[in-house]
Amino acid sequence: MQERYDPAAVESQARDHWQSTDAYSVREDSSRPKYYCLCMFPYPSGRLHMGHVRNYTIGDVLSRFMRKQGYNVLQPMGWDAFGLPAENAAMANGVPPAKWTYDNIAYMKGQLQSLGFALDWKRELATCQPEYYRWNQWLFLRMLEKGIAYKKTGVVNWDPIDQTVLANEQVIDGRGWRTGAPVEKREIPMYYLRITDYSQDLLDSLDTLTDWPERVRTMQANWIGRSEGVRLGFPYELDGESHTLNVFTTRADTLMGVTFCAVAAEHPLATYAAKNDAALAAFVEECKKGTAMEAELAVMEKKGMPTGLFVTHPLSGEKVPVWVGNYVLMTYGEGAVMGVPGHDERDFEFAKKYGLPIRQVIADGANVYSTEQWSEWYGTKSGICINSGKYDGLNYQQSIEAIAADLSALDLGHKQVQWRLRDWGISRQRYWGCPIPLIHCPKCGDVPVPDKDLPVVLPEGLVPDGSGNPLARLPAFYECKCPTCGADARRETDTMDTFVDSSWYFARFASPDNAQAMVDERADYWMPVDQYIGGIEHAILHLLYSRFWTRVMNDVGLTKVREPFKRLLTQGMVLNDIYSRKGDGRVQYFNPADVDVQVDAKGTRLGATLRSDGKPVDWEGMRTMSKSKNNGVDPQQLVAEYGADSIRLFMMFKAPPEDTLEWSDDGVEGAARFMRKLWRTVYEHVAQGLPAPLAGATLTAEQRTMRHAAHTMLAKVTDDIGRRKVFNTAIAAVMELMNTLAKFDDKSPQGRAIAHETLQLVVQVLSPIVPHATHALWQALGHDDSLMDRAWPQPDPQALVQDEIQLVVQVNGKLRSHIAVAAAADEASIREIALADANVQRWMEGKPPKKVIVVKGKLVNVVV
RNA sequence: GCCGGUGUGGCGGAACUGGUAGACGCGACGGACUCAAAAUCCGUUUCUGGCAACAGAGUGUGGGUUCGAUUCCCUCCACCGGCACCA
Repeated sequence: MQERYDPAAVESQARDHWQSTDAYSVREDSSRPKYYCLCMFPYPSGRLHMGHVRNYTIGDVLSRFMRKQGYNVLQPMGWDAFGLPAENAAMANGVPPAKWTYDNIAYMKGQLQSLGFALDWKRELATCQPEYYRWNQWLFLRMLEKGIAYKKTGVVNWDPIDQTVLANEQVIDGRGWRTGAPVEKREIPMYYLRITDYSQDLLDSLDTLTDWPERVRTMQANWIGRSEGVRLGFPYELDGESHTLNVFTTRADTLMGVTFCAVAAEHPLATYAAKNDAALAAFVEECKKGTAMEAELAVMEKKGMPTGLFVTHPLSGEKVPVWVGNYVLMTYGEGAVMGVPGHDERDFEFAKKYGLPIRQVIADGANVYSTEQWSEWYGTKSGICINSGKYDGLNYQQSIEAIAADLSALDLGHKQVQWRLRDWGISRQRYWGCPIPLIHCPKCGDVPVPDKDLPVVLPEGLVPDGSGNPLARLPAFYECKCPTCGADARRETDTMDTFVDSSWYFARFASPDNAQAMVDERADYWMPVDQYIGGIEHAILHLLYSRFWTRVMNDVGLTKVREPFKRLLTQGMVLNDIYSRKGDGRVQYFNPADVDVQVDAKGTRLGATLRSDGKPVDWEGMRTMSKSKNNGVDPQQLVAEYGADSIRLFMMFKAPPEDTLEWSDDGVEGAARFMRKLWRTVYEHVAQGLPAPLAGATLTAEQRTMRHAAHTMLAKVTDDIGRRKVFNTAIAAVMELMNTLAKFDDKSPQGRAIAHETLQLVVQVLSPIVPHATHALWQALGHDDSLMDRAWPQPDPQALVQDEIQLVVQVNGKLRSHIAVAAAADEASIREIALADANVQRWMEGKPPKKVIVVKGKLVNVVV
């Protein structure tokens, strides 16, 4: 064994060993329980960022841990390879997206390997490969056959100068990112998937996902957004014909408080009214031009204009004015709402602004407020109806029932379930994506590409220029014959949303080499994913789409599972400091590695200076690492400097996996320091020769304490990693034990045997986290088997036994004393010892105890 | 705006099921070794008062439940994630 810890040598040696023994390859094996551990696959952006390193370290630790628990562990890796950044890079450098993507994949694969992740590379896939995306196309055709896929118009961001569709990301303050032109909304035909057919199933099944974080389930439930209410109609006459304006409401109890109705700019009634009203037409146009983003819509100033049209209140017969409101969404419900300013905040704001009447129709118990006291009764939900004619006195539930019944009798309404979830639009007017397999024939209409002609291969050499989709300008791609009639036809040039690619890759990892089928029976062995790990930012879209896609695959008989991910861990983001300096009207950002921080005598941050010029820079707090803020850290540089193990140890120790992790160079240095200390401790131990195993002789109190500490650590680490999935406390327990061992200065044969046992336990429990160094240390401790495949150790029950325990004694809830009692002591004797304690007596001041609470193994509280 | 989350020493965090607040690490301070530096080792480190023993306060704010609250309930504040074409 080398005296000095040399991570580079140790790590390449361990990697060579695993590679030569093919340690990462995995096959189906019905004799062992399977464990499928999957990390969200990366977008090949160029280099791994620290978020990836954190994600994959968590997955690797769990994979290696479960392998040592006897599971047949699958941990694959692939590339989410289609997407916008490749097109942006192409525009910037003139390199085709395909080349850029494949080059990035090659580099990043090397990075992943240098970090020592136990990945089965034989299953590697990239979503931009025709062998992969042909199955997107194949299943899309099945969805068309089943009516799950369909065509309708949808709204997109349109850049009028570049004549191109923009992603939300490309819209900055309402303007195109390249042209600066105000972005418009435009309606174009698109393909949609009927995820809404699965609303109830997707919602109900959330209850079965008991190993998902509660917050993710709540977010998904809110996103699906089931609400029970009443759909009702306001009748009106237009050009001598009878119509109804339909709205949905969850507050039918407030129906008698309606003082207006508001419709979306896209609503037919708005279109009709705008025909003869230039001002209204201008307003409708303005609304239509505005953002398509919900977040921006929600904070916009509420604006409206009257249409001059009136509808009839279905129950009171009153005339109700119809307004156009910029806050009404055409995509939710009916594109129209009833306005009850007395009991809805948004309606109230609107009514105040435009002088519409406000009417109270719900009262809070006995309190009846005047209109002037609106703030006191406004928004009341638990109350009874007032000013509502025959419904007066009814509560929330009763009034809704009564009103729904009356509307039903008039054929003007009924109770209905409304969903917030919308169908999934998958058409993208972009080049670097999976082609949608359709052909547009002037005679036959939209004709699916026959299965035998799949895949529709994306030509790889094109370089997009930012104006429109290059596929639409490539006759070799879009010119084709109609598969039905043979006439000249045009191939669809839209590609699929990249969320399609990532909605089923987890199933493909089970049978990545199958050219005949999307998945095969190997998926039945591996699916579902037992542990899925990825960023919380994917809590809704990716996870919901994957759940939907898995259901469709199940419905067409491809797989047996309906839920793809059994257990979910959402890891937090990796943050780093941001330093900037303002000058010449420009903000300049400096990498934290180039900045010196000044602190006071206590270590409080005083300021920071740039190392190169010594002048001050401003600290802007911590954010995720990004190019624009120049606060990135290159994993490769760190691996070269400290070795992969120290980086892995730092990431797992710094914060619990679900929390954000604040990057710190000092923290990495600390992890490296621990690795050196561990190495040195083992070196100094084995340098004196390997001790004989622990014999059955009686141990001293110190020796018993040492063994107790070692086996308590083992039990804690096993629980922390296995059950709680937290690693920082597991590592802390190991560090604590190492501190205890450093003070355990016992060179007797027994003492050395206990030190040996302790070090073996430390090396074994650390092996999932720092696999390279522990691989070498295990050999140094006298073993010739591969630590990676060695079963996880079990604590010795004998070592865990204690004769005497320390209890805390409180008087009136305040800590006043400590007592030592026999581990087996009963409540009465504990009470007696506690009351006899001098400190306790002093604080009782001679008063008799009113109550004595004894919590076994923890504390005694004396109440006087 | 809506939905979800977070808030504990100088800093990251620990306290898992209502039971010793601050484990473990970083930083800082003091010391040892060294010609010196690095590395390493030892000690101190929530705040206030006190030489000390010790006492008091303390987990974003304000309130509540309890023998006992970082933990449960309500209020408010600040920050972070998502909002359907970034992935």
